[in-house]
Amino acid sequence: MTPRRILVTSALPYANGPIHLGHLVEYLQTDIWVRFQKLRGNQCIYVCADDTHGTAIMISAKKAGVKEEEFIAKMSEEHQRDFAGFGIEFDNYGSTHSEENRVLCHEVWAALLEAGLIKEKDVTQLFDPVAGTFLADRFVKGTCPNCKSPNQYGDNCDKCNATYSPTDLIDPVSALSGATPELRTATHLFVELEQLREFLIEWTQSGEHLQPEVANYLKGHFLSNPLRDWDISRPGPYFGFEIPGYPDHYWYVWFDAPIGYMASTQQWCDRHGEEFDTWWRDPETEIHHFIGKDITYFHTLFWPGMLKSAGFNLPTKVHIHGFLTVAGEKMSKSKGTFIKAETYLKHLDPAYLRYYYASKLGPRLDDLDLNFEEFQNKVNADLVGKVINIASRCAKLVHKTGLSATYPEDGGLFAAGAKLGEEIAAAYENCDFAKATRLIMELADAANLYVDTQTPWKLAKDPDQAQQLQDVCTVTLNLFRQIVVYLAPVLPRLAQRTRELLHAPLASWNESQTPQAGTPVAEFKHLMKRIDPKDILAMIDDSKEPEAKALEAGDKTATAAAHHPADSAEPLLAEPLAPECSIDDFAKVDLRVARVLAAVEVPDARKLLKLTLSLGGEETRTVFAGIKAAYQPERLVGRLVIMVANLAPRQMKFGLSEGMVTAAGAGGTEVFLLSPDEGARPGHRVH
RNA sequence: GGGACCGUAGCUCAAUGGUUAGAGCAGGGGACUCAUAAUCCCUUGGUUGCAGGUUCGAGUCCUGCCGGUCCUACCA
Repeated sequence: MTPRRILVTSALPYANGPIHLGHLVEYLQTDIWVRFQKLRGNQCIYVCADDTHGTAIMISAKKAGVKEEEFIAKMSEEHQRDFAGFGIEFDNYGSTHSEENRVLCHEVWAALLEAGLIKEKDVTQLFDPVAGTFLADRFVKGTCPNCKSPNQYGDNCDKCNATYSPTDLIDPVSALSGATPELRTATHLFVELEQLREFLIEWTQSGEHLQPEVANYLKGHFLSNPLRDWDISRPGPYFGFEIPGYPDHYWYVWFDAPIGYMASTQQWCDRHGEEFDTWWRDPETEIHHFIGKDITYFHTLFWPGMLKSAGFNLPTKVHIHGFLTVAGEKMSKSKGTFIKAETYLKHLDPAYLRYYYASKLGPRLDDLDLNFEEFQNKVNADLVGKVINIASRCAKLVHKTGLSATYPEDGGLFAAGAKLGEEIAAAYENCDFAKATRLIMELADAANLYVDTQTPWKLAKDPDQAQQLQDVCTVTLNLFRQIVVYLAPVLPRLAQRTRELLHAPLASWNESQTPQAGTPVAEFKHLMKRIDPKDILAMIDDSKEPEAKALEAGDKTATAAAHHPADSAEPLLAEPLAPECSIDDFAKVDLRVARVLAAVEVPDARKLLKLTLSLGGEETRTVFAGIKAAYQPERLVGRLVIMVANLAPRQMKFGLSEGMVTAAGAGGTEVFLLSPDEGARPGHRVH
């Protein structure tokens, strides 16, 4: 079979934050797949790059007080260090802020113009005169035009769920500078995707390039109606590439990011004397993108559209995976489950995570849960207890003699393992690593059973049985070697150590098909350590934010830490101070202490709890509060809260709300109700 | 509000429409003692989310509910 030529990419990590365990699902999945392809003898290169453009980078660089170029250079260095730490081996790691990328952006752009896909439209947006930049929706806050709730984001209100344009906000404030934004109109450039509709339907629905659920999703979600024009330009100032012929207009980050795949390939080609066109214009070449489900539509509609229009190869397959949850929930900084790659590596062997993810990754888009108990059990039981144990039981017994000169009779065990190889390979190819590892563990079980029935430890006591002992160990170590070949894409370091132990090349999948004999066996050293649960706990503790740690230390001791807490600046940055107001303004708001008499869930409401509040005596109020995600109703009953007692009643979908309870926090599960100190009684006014 | 996906043992997952729904881990019992408290054997555990339908036959296909995840929102 002639080797395939395969180009593989992972999504470009945004140069705005560190790599964490969520990112690693994708990079490990891709790395395993690439290593598998290489092991099979295919020509395969894995390219990636940092995604460096856009408003968020500008803001972060500003906050850090450095130039964008400096900021992204440091980030790229950290990313590459973390990836290397996990054994993720890129053939080239570039940056979207590279000359190669700029040149390719120009080329694609020219092709889109040529194809008549570009059109201009005026867009009116809020502009921050202090920061000197246009404001994306999430950078504008103000009062909801519908329900008058303050501090709502630019495009929708999480109090009343209304949607609107940021220009409709009452008293809008820039989240960047706190300034009042003004309306400005600028020309934007759009790609008329609708022109590519026929092609996109054919490409997405052919059944070859996408997982079936993704094809369905696109069909139901986008392709059944006219495709909206895609806004691919941003007026300056913007960190990115300027668009030729449009001074002070820049390509939107999602335009140049996927072109970064090509730019990174270009760099690889330059270093290896290869032709770029071999990889992006030769239809014999396969292109495989690995991405998360959140960026599906960029990679399955815009990107193929751009490639098609510019005459490049289309992706052979887009492999889409789900998200990582930790202990069944989204990663959380306060719970210590937002674990950075760097933190993990300080405490644990990367092989553990490579194997654990592999054992749970299927070909579909299901989310993957990291459960620490399972993580420990699985790694210790499968890798150390089953796989490593095979070598550990026999290697010492043949260190002096080496393997038998010819491979002995083994009852067909090795041949059966060799035969299973095709099934394992098919599972890898199909990204069903869970199946691959399951099959491999069957082989490990068979090998351990073989050792049990052959009792080499008994043979070792009888000098007359020396040949028999050597033969049993030769079989066992060959079964081990076969398993290590199959696991090599997942566990390259184990392969490396086994290479030294058995003097086996372990460079090709084919080695799983023929046994090895007559070779020396090195002194046995532990190939992998068991996971110590203490290390997991230390890693979690290390991942907690300082405030959360102080809280956990307990009420009595927390005060000591709380005197000088290392409070992060993040909350204030997320929501800058409101414009100054007078004491009279404040006096208009009548805040009262109230007791929660009843709290019930509202059927059908996603965020609301219905509260009955007492202001003392017979005076009660019904309030709908958006705190369902943060509080269990039964735990609220009886407690005191601070309510806005003179707020105009508001008719909501589920009934009349006669006030508002006060709470701090970002929303969602991050909601913290205010309550008075001991002694306050319902009806007391807050001054 | 719309859409996509998911729901199988305590947990993680299998099962081309075809025997009595299977593995691993965890739990219980035993064996072994070479091996990193590893391994091997036996074993407990299920109304396949619920209700209908199609079929000789449904975990699997269809419809409707319920629950979860994600994507989107004067769109789909």
